[in-house]
Amino acid sequence: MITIKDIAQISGYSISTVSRVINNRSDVSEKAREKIESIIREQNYQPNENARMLKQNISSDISVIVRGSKSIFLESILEEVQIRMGKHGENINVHFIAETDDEVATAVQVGQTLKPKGFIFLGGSADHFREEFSQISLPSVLVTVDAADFGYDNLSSFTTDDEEAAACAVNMLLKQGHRRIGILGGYLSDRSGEFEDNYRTLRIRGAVKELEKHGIRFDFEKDYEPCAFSAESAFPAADKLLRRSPDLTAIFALNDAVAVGAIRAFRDMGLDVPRGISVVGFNGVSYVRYLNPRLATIRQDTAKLARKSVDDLLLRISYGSPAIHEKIPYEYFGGESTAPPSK
Amino acid sequence: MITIKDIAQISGYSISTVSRVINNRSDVSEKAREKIESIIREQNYQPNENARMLKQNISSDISVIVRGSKSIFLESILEEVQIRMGKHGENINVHFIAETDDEVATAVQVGQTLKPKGFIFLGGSADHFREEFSQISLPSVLVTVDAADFGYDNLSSFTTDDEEAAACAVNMLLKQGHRRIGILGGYLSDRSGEFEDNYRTLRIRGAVKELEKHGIRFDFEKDYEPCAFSAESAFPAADKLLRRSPDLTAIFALNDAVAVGAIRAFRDMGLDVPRGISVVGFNGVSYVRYLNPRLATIRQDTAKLARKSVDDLLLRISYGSPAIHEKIPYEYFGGESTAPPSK
DNA sequence: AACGTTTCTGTAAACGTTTTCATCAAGTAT
DNA sequence: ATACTTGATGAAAACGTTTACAGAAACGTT
Repeated sequence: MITIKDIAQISGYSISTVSRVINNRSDVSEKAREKIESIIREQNYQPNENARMLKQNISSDISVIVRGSKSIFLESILEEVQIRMGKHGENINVHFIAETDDEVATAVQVGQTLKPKGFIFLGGSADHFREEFSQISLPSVLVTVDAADFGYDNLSSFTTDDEEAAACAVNMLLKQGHRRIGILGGYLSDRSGEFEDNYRTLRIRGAVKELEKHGIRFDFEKDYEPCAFSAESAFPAADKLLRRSPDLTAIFALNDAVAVGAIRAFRDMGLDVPRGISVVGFNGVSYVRYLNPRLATIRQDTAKLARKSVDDLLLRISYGSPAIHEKIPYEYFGGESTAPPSK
Repeated sequence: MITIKDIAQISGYSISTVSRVINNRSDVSEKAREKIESIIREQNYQPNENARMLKQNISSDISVIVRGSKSIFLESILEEVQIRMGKHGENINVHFIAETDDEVATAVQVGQTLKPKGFIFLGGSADHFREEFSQISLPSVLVTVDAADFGYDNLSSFTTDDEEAAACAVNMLLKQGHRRIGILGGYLSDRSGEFEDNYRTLRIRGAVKELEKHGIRFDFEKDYEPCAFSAESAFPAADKLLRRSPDLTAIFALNDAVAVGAIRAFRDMGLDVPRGISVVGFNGVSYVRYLNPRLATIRQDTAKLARKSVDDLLLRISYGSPAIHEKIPYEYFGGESTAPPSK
């Protein structure tokens, strides 16, 4: 194995000078720099990461903490994050934790062992963050939950305005004349009676508010049915919801997988979509426009979300730029899964 | 920060003895071990990974190299790998590389900088491996490509028998009476005229062989159309294929996303699936049974594939067990997207 | 000519481990 | 008693870097 020592020997300079070249220090003569650089290239020398990290007491990794997972939405953000980090030559390590785990506690622990230079939180919940994030001093990005008013200057956040987007989706249904609209997906927390997860809360809140704005009071008991964010879970839930409230003419599904499961359930009940009932999804995963019927949904730009998050984090790591909070735009994608109510 | 030195001081033992305890060496007295262990716990001491790695000249990471990506199939395997590694307390770093890159070359480079203790290759191609894998001496697993006859004793492989599974899918179509069957997806390599990617080759080969077994000669010029493994890419390709060969009564799509895109394209041409044309997919991603029509497909157990791969790699890293090559079973999932031909 | 700057370079300590080797005590066989 | 083995322990070197500090050389200023 070839080390800094070898480079020093070959070049005739000392180890420190070589180190200075490696780290792009300014106090090296042009002559030395050029010579050493050429030798490094020609010997294909790679500084030993472990030694650097040991000395500097940080790793060069970035830790990504994914909470909940198993949703195409998060997966696709994660993939973008990984790709983009790779492009920057950064290494990331990913930690999946269960829906019920505390991501901040995990981060503290990871920070202790792995000493990453930053964190990206995917699919976190506002609950944990607000209180406990103060334990983390590294540059971090919270993707999916708005942390603008948390008051931490080392925490950026990138989100779509779920509340507004949900309102938009419901508004489209209202415009078509629907008045009996059900909501499907997410779940209520055991403890607080609040919605467990921030962006679920937001979507539901946005939808309910929009309904109220149009003089419709939403009856959670009757017209809401919780389920996990998958087609499998939505399938029975959709069935249950419609049997309880057969007069619903439209369903707002909290994500696309839920919409897919719901549509299947309705068809199995002998109900055509959209003629029998309208369905609108959320998230715009890539295949929705090829489904039958094409699913109406809110499209979020996951690539952009990921890109902004990564770029912001790296910038803040390198230059200590201040944390920012940004909303990524969404758009309503009109499909064929909605139509004016027939009942 | 609390170090091994501190533990030594507190316990009254020397650094070496503490190190021995940490590494579970046998030459430590029970008394010393217990005392030191209790102090480690109570001080919540975590050995510095960087120092260990520096000394031992390896990292504790495992590198996963994903080639091609962007397919739900690989994504779902990757996710399983990540989860399972996490459960074992292992750290992984993931490297995405382009379809056209050489994964072995990447691995060599990664090995030099990151010094992982093992590799997992996802979505690799047989071409590169057979020749160049000898450069890699670390325990490795090749997922998706069968390496049984490559002759490397540090390379395990886990695959589904794509060739057999494809034959099975096509056989189902044949049984229903189809004789004019098209194939959609994958692409031919520029250089060799061979199929670039091993498992694409296998699927196509399996399909073609099955046809020939029934006395049908497959005309690549007319009845095959290449495309990437996404609905977006399959949509125009399916259209093109059917316009060129309008007498096809069934399509074997090389994966489910391709099938989804194809079905959409056929419907847009005014052709009902399955009454106008049958479509069978491959891979069995989770939502296919909720699509309309439910997609007939080959279901592969990605969770099992990932689990076996991870377990095998860890076993081999720890105990130097010999490399193995295993086929994960598949099953045909009959949907509603096929029917006897009407023409 | 003496001094102060600036620019470049080298020496050596330090980072937190693992591991080789030596030491010492205690036990066992002569 | 003596020699040999065994088991437990510690001292110190080593892993490949970074960096504080000191020194040397080159130059400009008085």
